[in-house]
Amino acid sequence: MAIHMYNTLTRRKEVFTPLEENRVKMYVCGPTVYNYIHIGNARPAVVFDMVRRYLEYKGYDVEYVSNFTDVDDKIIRAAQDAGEDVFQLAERFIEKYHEDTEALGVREADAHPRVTNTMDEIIEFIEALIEKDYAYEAGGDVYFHTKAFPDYGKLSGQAVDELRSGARIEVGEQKKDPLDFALWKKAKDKEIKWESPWSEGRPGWHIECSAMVKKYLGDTIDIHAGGQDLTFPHHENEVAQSEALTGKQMANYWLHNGYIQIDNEKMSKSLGNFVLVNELIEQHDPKVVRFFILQAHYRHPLNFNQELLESAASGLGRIETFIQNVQHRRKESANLGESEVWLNRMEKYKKRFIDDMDDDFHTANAITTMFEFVKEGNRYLDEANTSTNVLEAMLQLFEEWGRVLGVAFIPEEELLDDEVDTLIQQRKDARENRQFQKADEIRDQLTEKGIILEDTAQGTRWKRG
RNA sequence: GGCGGCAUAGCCAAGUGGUAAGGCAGGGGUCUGCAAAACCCCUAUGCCCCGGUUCAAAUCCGGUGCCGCCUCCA
Repeated sequence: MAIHMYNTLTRRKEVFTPLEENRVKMYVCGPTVYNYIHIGNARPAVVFDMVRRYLEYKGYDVEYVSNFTDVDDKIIRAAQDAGEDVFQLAERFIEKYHEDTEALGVREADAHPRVTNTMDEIIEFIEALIEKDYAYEAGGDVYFHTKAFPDYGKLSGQAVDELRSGARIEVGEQKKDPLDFALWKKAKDKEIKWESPWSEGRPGWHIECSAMVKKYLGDTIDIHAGGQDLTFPHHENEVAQSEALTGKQMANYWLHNGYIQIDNEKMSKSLGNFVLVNELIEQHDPKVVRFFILQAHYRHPLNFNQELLESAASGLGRIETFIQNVQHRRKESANLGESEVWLNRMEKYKKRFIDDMDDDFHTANAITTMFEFVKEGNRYLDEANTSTNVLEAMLQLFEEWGRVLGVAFIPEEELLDDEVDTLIQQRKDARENRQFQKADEIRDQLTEKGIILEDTAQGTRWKRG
């Protein structure tokens, strides 16, 4: 089966066909760096990283670009409040973004452009739009003239008249039409600013992405992604700018992730219910947070609270325990040779996982497939005899699944410390002599060191708790 | 008002025309010196409610409720 993905532009699931056969050009709108990222910012980072990984799994060479908005009103305000330099503040939070997302298993993009190092391209872009009469200057500001772009509204599915009735012209703006939006904003007194043909100022929000996409990926890209709230106006405006300039479709597939809610309420500063990633991963394994995000389909709303996260932790633990038990069994049991039945069964699960993922990156169903496999696999582990080939194929399968989902299910195989090894042997001797009190003392001793023992028919296995 | 989404067990969540996946939590059992892990069984005569279409609806249509966007919020 081919990959099907829901395209906001057509409001349908479509078969994915890239521009070039084995190559995918993908752009994901990144954060405005004026604060630590919260769980809601983490969702697009995680789900589109998963999309990238799956495309690679399917054999595509993915070119992945994600920006940082490092100049805008919110950053300027945050810098003023903190008494900090705008550049320093942005730099600080970009570093934090990398730390937090790396913990969540998000791989670095091939390019992470910033507004501040795309300024020339942005200015050129605006000049070209003015030249083509899609934009006009007014009092040092430059606006995009939406009336000049007949397709305006096509991405968000909004009727232009409806939009216009809700739009407003702020005091101090000199737009010809309420729907027009700023490409360049003249600086107020002491604000940070750049030279331009129109005024000393800074770019509007939307133009950066258009300029970056063009600079790094070209006129038309395969996938453009971001949070669902960006559909309008941000992405609509990007489409208008880019397509007005090039006359070509900006992106063939538009992907938008759903919101995360906290206890069924929107996360907002006024409610004070922000959940910051850096605080969250102090209390929980970051892997759990990623697994939690992937347990829902990326377009669906996702509710968050501690209880739900713990539920996800238990589920992930079930998978990890299974893997550890497979590893133990592989070490302890003799090879019985091939097992056609089991190898075939695994092929079926492998295929099912792919079918799940082909269906609009349905990680919720893919994870269900994994759970069902774990159940069957556990039955296999209960059998008196197992085959090394099957056990190794199981580990291989979870290595693949873990790579696609960005969750490492397979722990590094650690060598037993000599000390632990000795103690386990001593306990074994004690048990064989029915000295259970002594055996329990040894187990308690190991428990204190974080080593959990489990006695099975194939010997004692252990894990770090 | 316009656009879009969602309503399924105690909780989370699949399923989008053919008779309710999976996970968490809970109960019972098996295994074990004890434990842990695991396995087996049980937990929605019903998918917000009411109409309609159909041989057949959780799935389609109408209605209702909630939420998001239409404000430089992922």
